[in-house]
Amino acid sequence: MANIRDIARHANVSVTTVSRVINAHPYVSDEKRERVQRAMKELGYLRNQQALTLSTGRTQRFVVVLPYMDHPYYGLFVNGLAKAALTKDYRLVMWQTEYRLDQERQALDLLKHREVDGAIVLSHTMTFEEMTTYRAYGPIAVATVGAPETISSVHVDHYTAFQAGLRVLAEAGHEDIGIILSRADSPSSIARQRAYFDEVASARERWIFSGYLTSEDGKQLVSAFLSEQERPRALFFSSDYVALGFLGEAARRGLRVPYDVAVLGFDGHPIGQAFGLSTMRSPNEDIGRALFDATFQEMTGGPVVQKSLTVTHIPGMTV
Amino acid sequence: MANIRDIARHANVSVTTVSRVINAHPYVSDEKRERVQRAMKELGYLRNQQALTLSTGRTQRFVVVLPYMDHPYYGLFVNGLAKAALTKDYRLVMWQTEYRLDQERQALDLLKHREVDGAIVLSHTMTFEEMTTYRAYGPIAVATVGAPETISSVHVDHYTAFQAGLRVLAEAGHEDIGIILSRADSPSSIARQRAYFDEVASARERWIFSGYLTSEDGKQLVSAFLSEQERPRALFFSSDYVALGFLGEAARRGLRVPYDVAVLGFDGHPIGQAFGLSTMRSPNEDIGRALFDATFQEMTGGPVVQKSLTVTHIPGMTV
DNA sequence: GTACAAGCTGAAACGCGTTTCAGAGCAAGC
DNA sequence: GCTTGCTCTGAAACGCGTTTCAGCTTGTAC
Repeated sequence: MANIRDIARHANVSVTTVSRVINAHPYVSDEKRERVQRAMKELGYLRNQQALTLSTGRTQRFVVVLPYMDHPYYGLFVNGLAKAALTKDYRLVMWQTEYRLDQERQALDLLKHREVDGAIVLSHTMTFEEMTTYRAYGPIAVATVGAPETISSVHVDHYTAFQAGLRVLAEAGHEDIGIILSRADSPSSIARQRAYFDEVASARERWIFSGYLTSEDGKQLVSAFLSEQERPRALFFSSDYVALGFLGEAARRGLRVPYDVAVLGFDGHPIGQAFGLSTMRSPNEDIGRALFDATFQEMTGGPVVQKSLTVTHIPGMTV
Repeated sequence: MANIRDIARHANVSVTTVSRVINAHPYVSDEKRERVQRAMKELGYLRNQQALTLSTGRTQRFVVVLPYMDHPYYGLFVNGLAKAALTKDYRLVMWQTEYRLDQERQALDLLKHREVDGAIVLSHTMTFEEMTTYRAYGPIAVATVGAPETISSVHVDHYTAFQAGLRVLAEAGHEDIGIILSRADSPSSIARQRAYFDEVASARERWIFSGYLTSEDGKQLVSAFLSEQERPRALFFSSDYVALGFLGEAARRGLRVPYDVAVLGFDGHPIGQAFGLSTMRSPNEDIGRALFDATFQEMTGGPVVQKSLTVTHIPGMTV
């Protein structure tokens, strides 16, 4: 627990000199540098990160705000973030919100209290208007569309992405298409619904299945689907996990994919491949990486960045 | 950016009094308390967490060390950790190691530099001997077996757990059993191999498939399996994800489960259910919660805890 | 011989909240 | 009347690394 002053005393130099040695400042004579280094070794000096943080005002930490840490949908984002953070010697404080507004606020309060240098928000229920009030306390980057110009954003445009997916289904000859959403009122779900009505002639409210978030939900969907009078011939999911849950249960119930119903996933999680799931791959790892970089750069005076990435179709056997 | 001294000046009291108001200390007259509160409101005071941290010596943070943040196997652990952390107003700093020793060391160095109050290690390649050298800097809790008595541990005993799984297969009439491991030399894999040789009469080296970590690996395994001359009639996996990857590909290649080969998973991830996967459920969320509690309690002077939890069989259609 | 730059050094201030300690005022107990 | 104890208050020290600024020495340029 020796501190910098102990070292200074032991080496018979000033604390400034010790600090200079630690930070490899050139203006230290070889002799004193050596004395300091010896003292540090002898006393087992370890720099106190808390003091450093208070002194410099930089925490080397970002908070990552996301609804569920164990939802595989966020896995690739987080992976990209983690990799980027490592290269810049940054730490990630994970904050699980479960879509609760108070939790989102608590997470962004870390910014206010200087507990983190910036915030990366993967999904949120908070309005951008409210989010903007936190902007004065540090950079914020989101993975969603519609951010105001003060907030960095790297995302896929879910309207275009969904449009692309619907066209894949159309090209495969499907006209009667249903869509599966997570929360109906999230910005991305709203964009998806718009794309659905714009793109699909036979689109109808009854074929929008919303509230499906997990693979378990996907399993349940089979019953909901089978109980429909008029069924769509193809389903476009907004998560591979939900799609897989559906596939598994469908097989058990004798529903043949893609003959009875085609299935198109969304996100491109590796496990989809094992089951031959057709999907629209979203470059989530790239997004994670770019979100980190945006936040980092903005912190060092860089501009707000807003980037929109595109999805690509990964063919499988379910369409 | 007003600080406590600005408030004191504004309210015409000492900084001590301001601090007392902030911390709800009783010995403050109503009049001064009000003056201070008014000053805080007027100047928009926000407590600086960094200063608090330096002053109290407590960071309110634990580092969570795990190989891959996006590997679903760790999802439930992390979920349990996050929930417990929330109740104690603690933050989790996630550290992804990719099983690299230098990364594990860097993570535990946070402890040395007082950047976190404790460490929770979900998986590690570091020896317990080395880990013990970090113990002086704060509490450590691991999710693995074999920890020395200075290190808290909440885990499933993989020997017993694997034994239980092998008996499930035996009871279903399987004699020729193969096992699938992640890294062959990890402590849990070693325990699993021991259980395998102890429990299965026809056990053989060739039927130990190791190096299978992801669903993609599980998919690959089908080829490896099919190219065996003498094939086992049942496979016991050590991860549901790998098992699912196998199931998906097996179906595509016309390998019928469980007629041609039975499949038993391990961990109990929800998505397994959708595919009717038989599995041994590991109480990972409970473990996460308990690991947090152990670390927290130890920090406040509590004892080291070592707990072993058991797995339960979840029947499915693949055995 | 003078000026200016570069190398080296350390005292003091800074970031900011908490805690200790000393002291004043006042009421209750004997 | 005196002791004891509680309420209230603030100065100063503490946690600890960085940065600014002033000052000294030595070297180089003209």
